[in-house]
Amino acid sequence: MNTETKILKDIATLPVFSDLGTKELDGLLSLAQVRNYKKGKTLFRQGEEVTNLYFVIDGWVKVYKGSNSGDEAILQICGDGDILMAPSVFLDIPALASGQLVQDSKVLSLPAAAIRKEVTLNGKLAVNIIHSLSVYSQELIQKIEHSQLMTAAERVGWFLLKLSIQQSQGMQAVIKLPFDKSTIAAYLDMTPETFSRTLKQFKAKGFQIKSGTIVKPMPNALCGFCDEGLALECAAINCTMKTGRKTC
Amino acid sequence: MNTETKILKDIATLPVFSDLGTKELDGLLSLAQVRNYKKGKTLFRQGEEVTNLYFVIDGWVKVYKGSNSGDEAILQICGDGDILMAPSVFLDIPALASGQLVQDSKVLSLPAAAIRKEVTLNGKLAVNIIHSLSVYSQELIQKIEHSQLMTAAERVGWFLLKLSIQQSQGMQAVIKLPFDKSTIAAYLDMTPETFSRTLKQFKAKGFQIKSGTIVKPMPNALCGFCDEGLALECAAINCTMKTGRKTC
DNA sequence: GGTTTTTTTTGACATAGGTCAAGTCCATGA
DNA sequence: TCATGGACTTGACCTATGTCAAAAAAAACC
Repeated sequence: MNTETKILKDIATLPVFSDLGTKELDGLLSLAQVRNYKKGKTLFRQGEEVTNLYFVIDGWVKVYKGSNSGDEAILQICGDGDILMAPSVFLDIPALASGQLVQDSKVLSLPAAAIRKEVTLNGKLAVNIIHSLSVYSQELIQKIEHSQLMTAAERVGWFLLKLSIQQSQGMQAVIKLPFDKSTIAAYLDMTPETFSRTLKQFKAKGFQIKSGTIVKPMPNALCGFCDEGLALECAAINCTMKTGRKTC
Repeated sequence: MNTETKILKDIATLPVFSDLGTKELDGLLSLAQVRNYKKGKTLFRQGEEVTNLYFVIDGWVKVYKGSNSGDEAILQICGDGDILMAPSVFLDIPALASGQLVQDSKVLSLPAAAIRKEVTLNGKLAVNIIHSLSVYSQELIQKIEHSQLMTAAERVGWFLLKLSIQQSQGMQAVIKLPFDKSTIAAYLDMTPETFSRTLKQFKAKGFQIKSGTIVKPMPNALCGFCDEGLALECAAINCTMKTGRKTC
């Protein structure tokens, strides 16, 4: 099996494509294009017509909105398996946000018109898309909640916990920051300065921070930052630690 | 035609139900229940099982998440025609947020299980739901953008402009606040004090503010707060005013 | 390997908006 | 009509986080 075929096979396991007929899936994926892009590459720009639905195969893509004054609000940073631009594709409207790689990444593109059409023909695909959009909405809700209810330190702690869960099946102590600190800071709605000072607070609590790597003093050191959204993932890896605030 | 029948007929014109077969629509709506509730009534609570999909027929319902420290983040305030709880219903998970009326309102409930089932059977309904979720995502994105990129005064200006557009087909000068100022403040992610002080700034610019009514000094006084999201609605009412920042 | 460039950290300082505590206004209801 | 309680406003003050500038550390490049 060549690499291209293997990748398409992996893609077929994504939730959006699950339980589709083989024929329909092959039809869709025959229109798909998989490409590698360099960090910094802009995939699409706010206001432009949306020609593709994108899937991150491997890497990280930030989705953000710029303001007239040059600031930007990062809506999400999509990782492996994430879908980009779904709302714009299905409403057939210009891109609501811009998308730019924050790491070298492998990205799949699917023509917007094709997927719009297929959704009207294939009920199972439509249901899968409803699920994806629902999950996406959940993430946006979480982001609103975080930016309104949590302090900078809480947002950083939550983010580190999320990384920690993603990166280890058993809550190991080492966390690797997947992209620039300034990008993380922007994602967490704070300046790089604030992010840096916040990490210093973690250092004071026993965390070791060296360049892009962070080592927790104890495996459960971040459990105090667990929330509703992460609880499921915590449970999935049999993380039974408790915290003052919540069961993690 | 009695009142109940008339309401159901209105409901049938909602985007989510458009272009459904009469039979399917009647089947769904036969399970629907329309009720009037008083301001302050809690429709559903964060963490509880979701038994219904709700539609606001007439009134206002705030959807919010509470924090452990008692603060709350308002995700949206749903008005006429808006759908509540869609992500939780379609993922079949506990409510992500709580819902409470901020004005006496008429609300339609549709059993969650029924709509989940119908979506798998009726492709057109599924596509409509995809649209609704996409629009919902857009609104959440806008909220994130606002809370990160705009000052308190800008958020208030934007909100007043939105009300102004909703309330007049031709940009009249009078704006009526549809619910408590403290609720508006929370929705705009600020304290009642800040909201009050911000309104005072508007007063200084010629706005007349008396209890829950605001009168603009000029019909286009708020156009500087127009953004991408409102531009469409502005255009729809033939608002051709220009601002320093954007065409409204 | 050393030099340049970019990213991150640190310090000093500024400020938007929050907090707390009185007031004042207004709606409701007797 | 007045009394009462809740909603709103105002003032004084506070604090988390932003801003700006410079140093330090990493990363990229020759």
